[in-house]
This record gives sequence, C-alpha cells and structure tokens, in this order.
Amino acid sequence: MANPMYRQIAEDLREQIESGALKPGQQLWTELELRERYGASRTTVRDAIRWLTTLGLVETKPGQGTFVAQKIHPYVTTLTTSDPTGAGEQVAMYGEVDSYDYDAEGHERVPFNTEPQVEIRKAYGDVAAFLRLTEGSQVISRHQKRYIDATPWSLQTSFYPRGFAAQGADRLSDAGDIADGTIRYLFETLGLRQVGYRDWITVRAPDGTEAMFFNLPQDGRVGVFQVYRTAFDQTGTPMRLTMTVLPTDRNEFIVNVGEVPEISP
Amino acid sequence: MANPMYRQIAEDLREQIESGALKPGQQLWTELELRERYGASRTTVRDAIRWLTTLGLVETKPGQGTFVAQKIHPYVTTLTTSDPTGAGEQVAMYGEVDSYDYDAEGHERVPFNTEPQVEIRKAYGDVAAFLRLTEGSQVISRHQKRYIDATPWSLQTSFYPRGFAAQGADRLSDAGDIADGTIRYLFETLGLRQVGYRDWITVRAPDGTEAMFFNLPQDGRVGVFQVYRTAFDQTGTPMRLTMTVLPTDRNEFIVNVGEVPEISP
DNA sequence: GGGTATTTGTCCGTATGTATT
DNA sequence: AAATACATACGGACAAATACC
Repeated sequence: MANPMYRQIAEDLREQIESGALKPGQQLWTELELRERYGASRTTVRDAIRWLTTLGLVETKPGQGTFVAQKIHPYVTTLTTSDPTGAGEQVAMYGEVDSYDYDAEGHERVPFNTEPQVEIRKAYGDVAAFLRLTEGSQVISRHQKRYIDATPWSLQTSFYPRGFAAQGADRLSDAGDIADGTIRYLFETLGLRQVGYRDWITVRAPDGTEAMFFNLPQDGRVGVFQVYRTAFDQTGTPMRLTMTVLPTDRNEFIVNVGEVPEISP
Repeated sequence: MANPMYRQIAEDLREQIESGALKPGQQLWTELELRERYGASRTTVRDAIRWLTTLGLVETKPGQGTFVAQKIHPYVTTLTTSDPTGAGEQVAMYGEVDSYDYDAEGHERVPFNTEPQVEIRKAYGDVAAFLRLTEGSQVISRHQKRYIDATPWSLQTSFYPRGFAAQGADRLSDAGDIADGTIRYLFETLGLRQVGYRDWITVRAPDGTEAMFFNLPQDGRVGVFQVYRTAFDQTGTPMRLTMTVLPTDRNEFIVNVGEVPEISP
C-alpha cells in the first residue's frame, strides 16, 4: 500500500482546490457523493477530508457540508519602531493600523480595544522571570481584547510590579483606559523612562479560552503567536511585560533594522 | 452528548500528561489497554489519541506504541543586530550560536550549513515583488540547508538580481561558499553597501519537501515560520532577498529595539 | 413553530496491512 | 518467525446541526 486510498482522494481534491477548479468558500461534494465518486467507504472519504482539514485547505460545517477554506486577509504588525521610548505608545503598541491597510472592498480596517480588565495577581514562571521579580511577587495585570473590523484579533495582558501603584502610579490598578498611555503615565508619576524593549516570539497551540475567543478549531491545528514584550527603563530594569496572543492564520510581523524604505502599497 | 466520549478520554489523558504523571518520552497505554480502561471501542480511543496528537501532546509510532511528546529545546534567533550593515554577516545571519546556548547536558550546540546550491531562475510572485523586479526576471538563487547538532533546523534561499554576476560579482553564481560573506563581497565588487533590512514573518503549513526534511508530520499540524529578509543598499534598492523556513516547534525569535540589556542565562 | 430532509459527528464491530521488536 | 501495536478500510447505526418548507 504505497499510498493509502484516503491520501489519494485527498491529493485529488487538493489539486482541484489549488488549481482553482474549486474556489474558496465553495461547497465540496458531500461524503455520500465522494463515496460514490471514488468507490470508497465513508470512513475513507472522511479520512481524506480530515487530512485536508488539518492542512487548512477545507473546513466542515455540521449539517451543511464541506467548504474550501477562505483565505483571511492578514493583519501586519511592525515590531520595530523608530521611537523605542514609546512616547507615541498609544498608537505604536499593536495599535497602529497603517494607512495602506484596507480590506478587499477598499474600506479602511478599524481596530477596537475593550476596556482594560485590571487584576492584582502573583507572578510566577515567565512573568516573574521576565520582570526579574521573585516568584510569588505581586503584579498588576491589565488585560485587553482586541478586534479588527469586529473579528477577534489578539489577547493582550500587561504586567507591572505591584509597587508602582504604591509609589505614586496608582491609576495603574484602576480599571479603565489611561488616556495618554501607560508609558507616559509612568514617566510623569515615577520618572521611569522607557529606553527600549525586547520581543520574544514563539508559536504554540491555543488553549481552550483562546480557541473560543478567536473562533479557532479546538484541536491545535491553527497555532497562536505568543509575543512577550519586555520594556526597560533608563537603568536597564524591566518596567513592563506585555504578553500578546495572536492567531497565526491572520497575523504577520515586520521587523525593520537600519535604514529601510517605506513599504509600497 | 455534552462532551463526546473521545474528548473525555483525551481530557483524562491530557491531565495525566500535564500533571506530570506521564512523563515526556514515556509510553502511553496501547489502544487495547485504553479500550478496556474506558470501555470504549477502538475507534473511540483512536479518536482520543488523534486529538492529543493534533495538539502535539503525544506521538504514535507504528509497531511500538503511543508516547508522550518530547519538548524540543528551542533555538532562538535574534532578528535585530546592532550592525545593520551586515559587516559581520557570516555569523549574524541566522548563523550565530549565542554563547549561552547549550543543550540539556551542557554541550554547546553546534550549527552546520551545507554548501550553497546555486541556480539561475526566473523570479515570480513574492520573489519578484520583494526585489522589485518584473515578473520573469532572472535571479541567482543560493540555497542552503542548516542543521544544529545534526537535527535539521532551517532551509534558506537567497536571491540576487542576475545582473549582479554580469556586473562583476561573478562568484555569486558559482557554487561553494563565499568565505567573507556575500554582503562584503557585493561591496567589494559592486560597491553595494547594505544599510538595512526588513524581515517579514509568517506562519504556514509545510509543503511535502519541507515536512520530509524537517521530519515533520505530513499533515500540517506543525507549522513553519517563513521569514523573508529584504536587504537594501545605500540607494534604498533591494539588493538581496533571503527566504528562511523554520519549524515552529523548535524555533523562537527575539527582536531588540532601543537600549536593552543582555539576556541573562 | 414544527416537521422533514440533508449533512456531518460520534460510536460500534470487524478484518487486514504494515512496522517494529 | 512470531508477537505486538498502530494504520487503513469496510460495514452499520444513531445523534446533532442546519436548511427548507
């Protein structure tokens, strides 16, 4: 059995999809039709469809059928800025929609952030390590959900040492937006100046909550980026950790180093 | 049927894995054992195992059994450098093994690159667009495979406009390494000075060749990073495009902006 | 709203092939 | 060569989701 039958069926369907004979969004044959078409059992045609599903080429909808997967117009985030001090943080930190970013119909894409959800928590593992705090230290966490054109785009949580609030930056632990951005706020209240940041990018399977929010399949076949951004103050001490989770199927990143020209539309 | 039986079985096994009761590399129960354990049919326990497989928690080996997945010690690539001119390119371009990068036993990890495989090709699609060439222009492609400690780590292809060879940089189209790095070579022969670069990072499913090389499952459940690095010369013109493909299960990226302290081991 | 047809999801049983020990 | 374990393939039955009348 050089090539199993379900793989041959999958290959045949794949070619039709990639050649364009079957267009995105279009309904595929039903399992019954495929069974007759290829003279195979239902198990076998279902294995073929599952193969294509894991590859991300088709998706199945109970009660409706199997459809050729739609390509999602990706959202591009630039991780580098010309202004590492974050003075323009409000728009720079995953907030920017570049002027050339339009959807298929030419509408500008509009982002929307929920109000920050604030908690006092204890820092363990990665959070403690990145902020250089001892395990179990208290931190302020500010969590936001982000949408673009009403589709869920990212989950973001920022962590600050608990002491910041006691030292004068008390609005950190209040719910609600800090209008001019937290970086400016920390400079005005504590004299902390952000001089740079480090991003650490990984990919992993989404957990249940993330899969639910992003509308991803519960099995892990669509991964998520996990970006930890550690911001440093003028003494080289971590002043903030931001963890952002974004689905890999709708996000891309840009990194600019040195002198680079603008991106042409 | 609030939760299907195969999901309940999967959850039960998952908890045992994540709690540490089942350790990485350890063999799980066989299908027959699981069938008796949970009083389910073979199909159902296989569905449970398939669920865990897609999540990346276990892997199956025909004739042997099912095993808890090993975590791969990730290799970290820093995308930003303090030297955008690429003078130290030889080690900076995905070539660097940082001094703190050791494996579990404390051995330094040693990278190995194959000799470049050189071809003259026509540029289409992304390659043409990034290099700002018209579709069908000729380009020199230099392809390398990269290993770290004998495990396949990345596939890398660099593209240069064909004209570079004719204008004096003729060794570009020769097979074999260019000892001091291509960036320095292009400066010495054509006076092209690299002033910066832009990385564009995406994630997608591997194709058949990539899955084979990286030893990834043929279905797309483990994705690959695809990093396009466009290098620009002093006139803002693209002088090189490097496409690197790396499995997401063993690679991470770092981006430094502004003043950031060294990473502590 | 209810009922029916359609389609995928879950689950069972069985048999045979293939890889490994 | 034999035993073991996963992979492929067939068959059937009922459940759940959706669309349509």
